Amino acid sequence: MSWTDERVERLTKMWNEGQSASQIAKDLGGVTRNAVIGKVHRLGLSNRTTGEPEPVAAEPEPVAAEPAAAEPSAPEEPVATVPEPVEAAPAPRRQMIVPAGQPLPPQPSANEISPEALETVREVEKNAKRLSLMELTERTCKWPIGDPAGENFWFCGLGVQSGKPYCEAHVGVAFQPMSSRRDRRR
DNA sequence: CCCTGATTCGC
DNA sequence: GCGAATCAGG
Repeated sequence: MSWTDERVERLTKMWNEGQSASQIAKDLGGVTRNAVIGKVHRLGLSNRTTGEPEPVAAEPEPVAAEPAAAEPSAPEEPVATVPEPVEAAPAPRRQMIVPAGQPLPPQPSANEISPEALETVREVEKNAKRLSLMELTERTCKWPIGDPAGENFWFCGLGVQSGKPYCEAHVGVAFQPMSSRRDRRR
């Protein structure tokens, strides 16, 4: 694959939209995220949303002559007066921890969960990996354990069941199809 | 472990 | 110019 105008265009657009290099790579196909990043750099759009001039303070590379002689010049040489305005809000990089509609589960409470499931869950929670929010990925169980308002709060973090947001045990209690539901024939 | 972008350097 | 390998960080 080569960087045709179309592909470069797509790359530029997606990059400016904040897409990650790997996402762009997947979208374009035929390239790896490294290729994308490399191209991004070569194009000079490593960062910035709207072409930020950002004067690269061309350091005139002072001719460090240093003639050792008494230089009668003013002692205060404001050369380092960088027009640094104010560190405005940086890049609005958005990283979705929890991709899409992967609703956090309702804590097992007054739900109709099979006793066995609750049992295994207890077991699982004992050796949960206690991951923090940042450590969650698409492959870690996102089942919350503890009180979100307290300090004793973490996520299960065990390996998930392909695709699902939770580990096997938690999937069991999260997605209770409608088996144990009492027959509508009440 | 999974991911992110940044850099380097042989091709 | 290209991108794999590597680095640095979360």
